[in-house]
Amino acid sequence: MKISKKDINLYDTLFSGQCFRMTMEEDDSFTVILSDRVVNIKEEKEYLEVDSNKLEDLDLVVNSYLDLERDYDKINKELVSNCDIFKSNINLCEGYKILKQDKFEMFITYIISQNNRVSKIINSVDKLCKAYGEKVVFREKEYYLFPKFENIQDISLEELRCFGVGFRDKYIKNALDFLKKRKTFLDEIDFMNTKDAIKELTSIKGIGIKVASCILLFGYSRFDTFPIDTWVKKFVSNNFNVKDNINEISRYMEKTFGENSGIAIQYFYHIERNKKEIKVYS
DNA sequence: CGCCAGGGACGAA
DNA sequence: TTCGTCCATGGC
Repeated sequence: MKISKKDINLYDTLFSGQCFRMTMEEDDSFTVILSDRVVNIKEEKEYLEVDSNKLEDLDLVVNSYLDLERDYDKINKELVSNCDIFKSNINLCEGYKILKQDKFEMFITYIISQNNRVSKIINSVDKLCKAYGEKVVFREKEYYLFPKFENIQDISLEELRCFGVGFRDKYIKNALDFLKKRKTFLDEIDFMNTKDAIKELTSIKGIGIKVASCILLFGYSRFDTFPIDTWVKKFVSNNFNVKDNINEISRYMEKTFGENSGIAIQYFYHIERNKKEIKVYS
């Protein structure tokens, strides 16, 4: 199936620490595991060639996942006019999109993500999926979808520990217990403003401001949330006259970028990380 | 306030 | 090869 391309950089987008279920294939295409299917995306000159084990609504699913409908040109122009740093760096960020991923998957995955770096997060998530996710065969290879809530709601601490999540095992357990009591919570967030959503999420033990922001940015496309991690801190303290402190950075982001704070901070992250050689995890 | 609590990848030595 | 560092959160 062909999808019109709209200026996306698949590598930058998929290997930027937003998602953890992607592989780069030998033909330079990318295979990603979404909530209900496995999708292969190959960048051709004029379009994206997409294929999946499940073809139903595939164009809609990929369009939503890759955030292809949004006008990133307009956003980028605003960012350049808001902040000098982008005048010389925005070209590095062209084609970078904020993925729209599954809410429940983000909820659990970003609790795990506290653990360590991307490669380790991938390992833990993979183990969880292999143990509890639905098996899917695509192009003669086996994949495992992210588990449904029903299938992991009673998972034990010991088993979580086996997945290499360290002492976050109890945070995950606690988050699952929270959902047991409020089954519609993740859908309720859709109707909350961002401030309230952060307040609710961070009231759950094991979810702090960073993880809450990631869940909202990558699971709900809330561009007015901005995960501040060590890369971002480094970038901000190197480039702006802002104290190396979460509150100071938050104030600066809101003041400077407003509704675009989330994407601005992802661009910071992207620029800072790309100073080093990029690694491919597969 | 500052430290500690898995643990496995990873960079430096 | 070995060894120190990291990662975000909550508890003390």
